[in-house]
Amino acid sequence: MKPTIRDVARMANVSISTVSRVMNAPESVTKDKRQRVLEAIESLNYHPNALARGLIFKKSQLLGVLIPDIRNPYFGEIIRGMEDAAKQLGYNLMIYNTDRVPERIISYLDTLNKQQADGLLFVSDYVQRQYYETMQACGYPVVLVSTVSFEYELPSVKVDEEAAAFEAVSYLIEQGHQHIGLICFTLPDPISGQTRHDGFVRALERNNLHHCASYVEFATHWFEEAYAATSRLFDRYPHLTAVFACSDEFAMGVISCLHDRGIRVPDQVSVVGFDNLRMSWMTIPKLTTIAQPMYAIGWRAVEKMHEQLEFGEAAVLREWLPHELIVRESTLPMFHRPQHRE
Amino acid sequence: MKPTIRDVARMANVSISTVSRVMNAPESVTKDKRQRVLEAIESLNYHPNALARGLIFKKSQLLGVLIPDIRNPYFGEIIRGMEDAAKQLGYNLMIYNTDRVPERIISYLDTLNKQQADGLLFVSDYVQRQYYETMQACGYPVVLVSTVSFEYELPSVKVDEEAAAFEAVSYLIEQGHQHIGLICFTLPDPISGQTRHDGFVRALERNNLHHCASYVEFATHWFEEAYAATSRLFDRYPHLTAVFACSDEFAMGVISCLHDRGIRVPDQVSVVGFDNLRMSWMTIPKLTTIAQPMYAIGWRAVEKMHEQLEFGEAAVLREWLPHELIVRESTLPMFHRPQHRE
DNA sequence: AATGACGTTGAAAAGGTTTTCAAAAAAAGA
DNA sequence: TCTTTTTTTGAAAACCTTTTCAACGTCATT
Repeated sequence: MKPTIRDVARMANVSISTVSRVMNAPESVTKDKRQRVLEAIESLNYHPNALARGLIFKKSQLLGVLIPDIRNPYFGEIIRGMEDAAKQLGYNLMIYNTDRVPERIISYLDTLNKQQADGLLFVSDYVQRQYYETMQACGYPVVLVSTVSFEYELPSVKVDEEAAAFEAVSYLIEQGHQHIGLICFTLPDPISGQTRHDGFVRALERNNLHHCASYVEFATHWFEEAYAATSRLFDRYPHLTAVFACSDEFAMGVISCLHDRGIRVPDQVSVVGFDNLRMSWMTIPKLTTIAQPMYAIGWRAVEKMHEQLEFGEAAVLREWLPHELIVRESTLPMFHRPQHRE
Repeated sequence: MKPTIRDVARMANVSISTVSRVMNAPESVTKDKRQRVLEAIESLNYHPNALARGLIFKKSQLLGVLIPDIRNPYFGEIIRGMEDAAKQLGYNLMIYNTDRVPERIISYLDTLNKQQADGLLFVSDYVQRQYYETMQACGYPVVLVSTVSFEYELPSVKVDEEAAAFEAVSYLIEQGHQHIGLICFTLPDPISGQTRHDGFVRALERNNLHHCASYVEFATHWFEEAYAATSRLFDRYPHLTAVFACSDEFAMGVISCLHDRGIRVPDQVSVVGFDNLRMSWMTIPKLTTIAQPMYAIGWRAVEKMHEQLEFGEAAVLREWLPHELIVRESTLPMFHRPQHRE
């Protein structure tokens, strides 16, 4: 049976109030008693019951994290940033996988409510009306992570994906590519699908490459789908010399498909990814990609939650963290490509 | 302000006991009252406070997970299995990254105690004396995940790594390889380092290939280290025709290093990995590897925890889940290798 | 009509902590 | 030495549930 504050009090021969004070306001207790209490705590290996404290303070120090799927390394990086910040600020992270399934999400939203979570970190999913209403009803503060809402006033931390996509495609164009394809998240996804598509189109238009606008195929999240999408893309447009893939996993799907078709990357086709997963520099060739500061996104999200919890609201509502184009081996300028090499 | 059971009672015009009964033993309440209570619950969006319930039942429904680093996709898979099982059994997972640093581990062990976690899932690290003692002192049940202890009687779920390594190396030998190297976790790691090394050596001895026993280099966890280790290995033994890498990440380091040295995989050197991460079939070439059932390991671990919580102890103490050799493209039989191809 | 059995209900205690308030002890002042 | 002020202390209430126990009302049996 776990020792309680009563056990400590009895052993130190003081009241429980005194024990509580020793832990929360040590100066208000005389030295000798404090000493006795400390010894008792030590020898009983006493730890105050967080449930009981939570009941009083109406704070559980628990933060709920709703994430599509922890198996995606992208989320692993974010979670790590969150957890390090959480440790520092005294929170604990409860992780839930949603697969972006509405029923799961609603169910977890209620779970958090029951568990008295102090706040919700909602990662990488579009905030539907129903979600928002449930969040409101539950009353805990929310931080949107790697997603954003313009319908609702929810604090968020993410990268400007439109700009990032624009930069990636612009880079390809600068390198002399005139026939650029896109392997895109499906457009119903307004956060990562639509925005990256927008950036792609804007870069095209800025450079009078309107003809590329139809060089697009869609996939949802997975390598296999990107592989299949690439297959469709090159069936239709075999003359493409570059592909912008909306994630590093997509990029690997692209490269894998191209490899199977006997097309060399980057000699014949350049590929740019998105995310800069650890894995992106383990591949052959190493991926040129848009780096997102995943760790920092997670860290900032927890800080932002802390701001809300401490001051009632976040200092900045929608926060944009910088991205960065990282050039590695999967891209080549048109004018440097080996000619007719077989 | 969150509604409490009192608010519900007031609205339904009954006592709080009745409300409680409606939730925990509905049949014991007359239909009309039950109806009124249910309506009140609904309209207030009332959820019972888990902190208060936890205080009474001495159960928080919280499980602590101590994991080296969630960024490692291997752990992502395990966590997902855990979380799905947790959802089904009514638990919530609190995740903590240890980096295998003793101070962090001890600190988290105490945190769990404070948070009243119902149990600890200790993932993939050696159980040191000090850890065990702290666990005992805290008094929560423990399940070892992808690790095991022979000093202490702690339930565990994992794969037989010695046998798995034996199988991987035996396969290489069957394929006609006579000069096989090993990129191994450092030996101070008794769980994944020593055992896989043992399996390697046993396969060698069984086949009279003792001369290979010195074809070993060590690395700790990361791609870069595996890359460097491979470099050292081939500096010393350029005649190797196969390498067994102790993880898929290692295997990618091996392949990357070999690639940079102009050595083709699998044409000139075969490589076998370990784990079967999702990533292992996204690479070029796709990895031949020992598959661990990560998802199942996580799932079983939570079930095992549940057994302990419900029945006082786990049905089976040390549980071994099956591994499987998956042959893909990174290995080739000696007699099929393209000769003198340049 | 009276008794007993049973089902339904509410008051109160318990769970482990913090905090308010009043009492006791110590220190300061006269 | 006796008051007054200040510091230190403990009892009790509060946080939100569940559960025991006793009381009440209903119904059936005699």
